[in-house]
Amino acid sequence: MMPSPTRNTVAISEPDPSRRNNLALLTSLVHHNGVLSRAQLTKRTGLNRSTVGALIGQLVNLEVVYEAAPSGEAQVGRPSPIVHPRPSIAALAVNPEIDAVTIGLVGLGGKVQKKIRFDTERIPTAKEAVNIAAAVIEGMRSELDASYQVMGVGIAVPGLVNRDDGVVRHAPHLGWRDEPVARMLGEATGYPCHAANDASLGAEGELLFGAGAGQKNLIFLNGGASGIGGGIVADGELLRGTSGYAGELGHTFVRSSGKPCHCGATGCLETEVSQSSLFELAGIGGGDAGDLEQALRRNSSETVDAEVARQLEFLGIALRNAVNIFNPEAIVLDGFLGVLHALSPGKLDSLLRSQAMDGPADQVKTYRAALGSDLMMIGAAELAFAQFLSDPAGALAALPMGKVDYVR
Amino acid sequence: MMPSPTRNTVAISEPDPSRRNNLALLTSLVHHNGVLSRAQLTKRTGLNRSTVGALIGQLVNLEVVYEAAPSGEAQVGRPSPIVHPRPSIAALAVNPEIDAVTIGLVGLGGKVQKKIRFDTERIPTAKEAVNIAAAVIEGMRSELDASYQVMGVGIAVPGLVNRDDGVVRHAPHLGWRDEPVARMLGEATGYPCHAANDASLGAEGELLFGAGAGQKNLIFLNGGASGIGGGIVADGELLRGTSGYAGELGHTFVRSSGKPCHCGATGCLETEVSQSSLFELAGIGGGDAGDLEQALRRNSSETVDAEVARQLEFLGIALRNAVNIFNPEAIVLDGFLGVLHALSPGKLDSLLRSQAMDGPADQVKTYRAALGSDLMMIGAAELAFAQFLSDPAGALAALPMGKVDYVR
DNA sequence: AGTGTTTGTTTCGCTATCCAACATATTATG
DNA sequence: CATAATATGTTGGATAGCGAAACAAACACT
Repeated sequence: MMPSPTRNTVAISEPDPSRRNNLALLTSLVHHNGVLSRAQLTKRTGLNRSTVGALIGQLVNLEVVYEAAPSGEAQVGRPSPIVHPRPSIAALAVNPEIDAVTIGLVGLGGKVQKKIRFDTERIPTAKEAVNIAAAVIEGMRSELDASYQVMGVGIAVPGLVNRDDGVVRHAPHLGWRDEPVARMLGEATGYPCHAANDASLGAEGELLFGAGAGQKNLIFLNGGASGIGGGIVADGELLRGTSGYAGELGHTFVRSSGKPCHCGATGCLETEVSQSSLFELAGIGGGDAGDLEQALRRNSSETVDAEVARQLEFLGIALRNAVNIFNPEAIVLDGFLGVLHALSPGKLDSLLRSQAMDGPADQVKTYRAALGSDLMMIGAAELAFAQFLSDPAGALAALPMGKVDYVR
Repeated sequence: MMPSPTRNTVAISEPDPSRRNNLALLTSLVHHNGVLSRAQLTKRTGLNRSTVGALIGQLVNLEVVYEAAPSGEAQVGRPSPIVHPRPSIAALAVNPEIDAVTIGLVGLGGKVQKKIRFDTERIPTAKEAVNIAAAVIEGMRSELDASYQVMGVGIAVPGLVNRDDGVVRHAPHLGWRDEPVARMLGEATGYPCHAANDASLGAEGELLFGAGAGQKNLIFLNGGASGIGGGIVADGELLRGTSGYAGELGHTFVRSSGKPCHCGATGCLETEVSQSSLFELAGIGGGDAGDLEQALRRNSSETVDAEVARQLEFLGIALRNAVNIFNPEAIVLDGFLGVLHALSPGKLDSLLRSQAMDGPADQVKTYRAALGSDLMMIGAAELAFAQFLSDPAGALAALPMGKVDYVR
């Protein structure tokens, strides 16, 4: 037998890292900005016209994007074709909560194509949540196989999640501990699965597609039935920390001799500021942030105002800390924290101006989250898109024989 | 007149960004790790043997590094030459404080070559500090010109500094407001000058050369006469924020109805934890952290222990917040905070284990700063090295005719 | 209709990398 | 002490990817 003179490793030819980077750059730009002309892309990337042409050509071949006729906008010079992301490149999103598991399908470009909320009678266990998600995904299977290229599944969990291995370290409100949800759902569905903290993903979602679009430094706070979650984007990158647990702003110290928190400390923001008392004052048993806001505006009273003011006071303390530490451009509030902000507009901003330091607080603005109930889907999908966005060609080539129309 | 057919822009030929990146990568590795063999460099960079060979060759030509005989360590195979940073590539460091201005010269590799402390009778104004620094630098001029390639000057200021334009927004303890120190010193010396917050630079220094070496997520806190400064490194990058004001951990809220702070808020860490009461209890009027520690150990008493415990308690609150938010691997304490930590070893760690959340606090360890009085010099120099490290060849070519031994 | 402007397209050359073969310096082995 | 094994520096050639320039196309303006 003749030994092959030179061993042909893995792929036919790995692309240069430079090419990979540029493809990734273009793909991310199109994904996050939605619609850009080729001329705009050359300006944004700083690459040469001809290079962008070649790169876009490759992305068109890979069916990542398509070019459409120039927009009608009157401009001197030859019109530049518009580059659109193909929503058939998609990611699945899963968000377990205490009363439901929501499954979504999000296309490249960040549009939610499909969202299925599965209400549960009881708080789902990790196993139940995975089973529900797997079943719903199985139901969509034929459609997915026929019309989409699914890049993976992202799971947004309200709790501490180790992003590297997808293990839920502790989700107090779900009662989960050390659950390897990413592996579990991966085995159940066959898709690559990743998990992360819900608020961190929310921060990324609002940064890319919502109230924080175009910014670089953002603090996101979500208030829900299961407490207050936080996510922080610094210099365009989500803060992850050593194990991916970063961002727990809900457990900022805001009160001496405050109540004990389930986290083991006392005086946490989450124990002083919660939506249950607001629901009581509003006179409704439950509902979403919109319901709460309406009810509170209807039942306006001194008691309500006082409670809103009290909660904003504590929120202000946590936020001034965060502003001093991060010097952000934007603070984005979701859930009942967004309601608090909306009920007393300007209050938080004036608290920050008076209490935070001059420099760090200069430029900060407070926003209400813009993506509503789509946020978790978009954020979780971003997690699943991550690998694809960092190497589009490679990720598609590694796809389990989706549509391979070339001879090997 | 004949118009030149093709306009020759700037440099003779700009190198490919890829080459620039690789040169920068190698230079940073050698600078931060000090001594590495060529074989180690190929492994660390992932580049090809021959490529690293060519790159090192260029760096040797540029006199950025030199190769020395292989270390005596017995290894199978051909020995690999050791690559050393040339300390003649240097940066100047300036650190104004309330009672002195310190000027230093730091070589590539992070070794402090020279340090001159200029004591002042009064708190220096910005103008005075700049004059002092300029005069001292002028004194070293001939030596600098003869034996060094100075890449610039870094100024470490205890206060809010806009890193982009080098303007000190507010340095409360120095009494400075809106002082463009970088521009001022730049005009006085002719060197490119940059300024940043002292604690941020301290964080970078300890990360690269001190107690946090090799880590990716680190919180640095320095306690001095002018309060408590903080710097945060997340994912290997110093947190800067929108304007470079990030890191103000000294103004973390730690106490309800606490004393008012000069920053405008109440209950800040800096008002509850300060070194003045410790100096009183120690029975000495002043001195550095070492003096304080010795005196406190000599004068040990219940009163001292109680005060140390009280201060650690508040420090613990600020740190648990920070740990919950950042999920760091290391906390590095300098100045009197390092003394507090050393006097009651394990106290902070146990506070963190009990009060911070399980996940984020898992891996965190508390250290005392390792670089002592060199820290500010090293950190500030790093600021001045930054541009050189990101484009060694370009920075040297742009140097004002240092040693140009080729014909143009 | 002509002119100027902007942008896509094509061709070509250059740069930086990787690969493979060879050379070299050391330890291990008999 | 000689030979083998191993790791690494060195050299020459091949390739990929980008930028520059010249050309072509499509628009607005007059």
